Amino acid sequence: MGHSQENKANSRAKIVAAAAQRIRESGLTGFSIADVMKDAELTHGGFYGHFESRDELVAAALDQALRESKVVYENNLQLSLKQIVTQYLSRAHRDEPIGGCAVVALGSEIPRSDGETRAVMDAHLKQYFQKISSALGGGDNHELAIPIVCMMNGALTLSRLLDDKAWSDKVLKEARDFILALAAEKANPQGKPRLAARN
Amino acid sequence: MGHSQENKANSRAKIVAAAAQRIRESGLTGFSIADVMKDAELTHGGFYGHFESRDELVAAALDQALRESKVVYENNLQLSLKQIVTQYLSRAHRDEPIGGCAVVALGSEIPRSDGETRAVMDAHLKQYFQKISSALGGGDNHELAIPIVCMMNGALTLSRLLDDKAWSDKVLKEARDFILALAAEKANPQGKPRLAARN
DNA sequence: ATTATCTATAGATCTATAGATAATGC
DNA sequence: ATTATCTATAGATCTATAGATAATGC
Repeated sequence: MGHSQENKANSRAKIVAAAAQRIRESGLTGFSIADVMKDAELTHGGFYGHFESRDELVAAALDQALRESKVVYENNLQLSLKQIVTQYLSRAHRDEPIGGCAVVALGSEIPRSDGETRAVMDAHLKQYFQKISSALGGGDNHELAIPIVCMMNGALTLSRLLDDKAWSDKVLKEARDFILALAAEKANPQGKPRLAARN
Repeated sequence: MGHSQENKANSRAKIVAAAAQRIRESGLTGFSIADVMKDAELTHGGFYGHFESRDELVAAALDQALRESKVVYENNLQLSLKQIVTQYLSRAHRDEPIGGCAVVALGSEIPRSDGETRAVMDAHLKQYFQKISSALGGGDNHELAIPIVCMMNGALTLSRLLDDKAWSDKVLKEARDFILALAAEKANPQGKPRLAARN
């Protein structure tokens, strides 16, 4: 008890990091402030020295979680579309939501959250579209980036909704194969076979 | 007060119908039993004459919500893929989650819910894949149905996550255009232009 | 003296239950 | 007599606050 200002910044970072995990594990409402403070090794009451309200923490935690995903891809700047898709649509990612994509972990809850939280998501999402666009060597109209990002989001979401592992694995595989075939067709427009010839 | 057995079945149906709306509006945890009973024009305490627990209601409500979507498509059995996609990826659907697709409204929450609720989702999802497969005239391997269902789910989810309406509209449009171009290519394999030639 | 954190708790909410009430159906 | 529903509440939980405590920094 009794602590320096430097410690305070550190404490705040620990609280946000703990919450960034909790929201992906338990959703926006599935944990209490006491839970997060315990994770951060602080006491419940200390929370309000760092945040004005629970909502303010949730917005900060979402921002943190979305930044974490971005760092993964930026630290490996040379990552090809193939590598991104293979990691994103893997069983490991499906089975480990805590360190994974917050857009999928919270996609259906965020629209019901407060304005600050929604604004954080909005800003990050636009950046993701830009990133995939440039990974595709595309320009600014995102005609291909948007459908691919949608398919990646939907495939991971649906794979987590299917208790039946055989089906869940199949969803990941078919979405991966489709996106990679699409990229191959773009690279070599004269080649065969055509995407739409799939069953 | 004091009521017939016929009324009881009716009351249960009203409770489930109210909950089927509430879960899509407020999520699995964003309402109380008292809220639902008020919607159903009954009192809070009467709830436990119909269900053993809140979780049991949630499972029944999800089943009801998923059945409702199914009825929409089955009542219009002649609905083409184009019609399905156009309705599903519309601004009207994006802006009205209450009567809309429960998979999108609850996609990120269900994996954290109890076993019975997850089983209800699993069973319905498999049926959806089958349905889209046959609408595509495909067989049983779902190579095309799965990517399309994923893209539809992701596009509606992301359109609801984008506060910026211009971007949100764009996501709906690009996903629609992509799926329809894919269907057109499948119908006429020799035609131009190729999907992958998009930017 | 200031301040970061701690202990303790008020006030609001929510699930589930207990016992009362009034219409149904033998 | 049975039963569907109602009223009232116990017990658990959660957010936010009030006041105490102990290390920091002038």
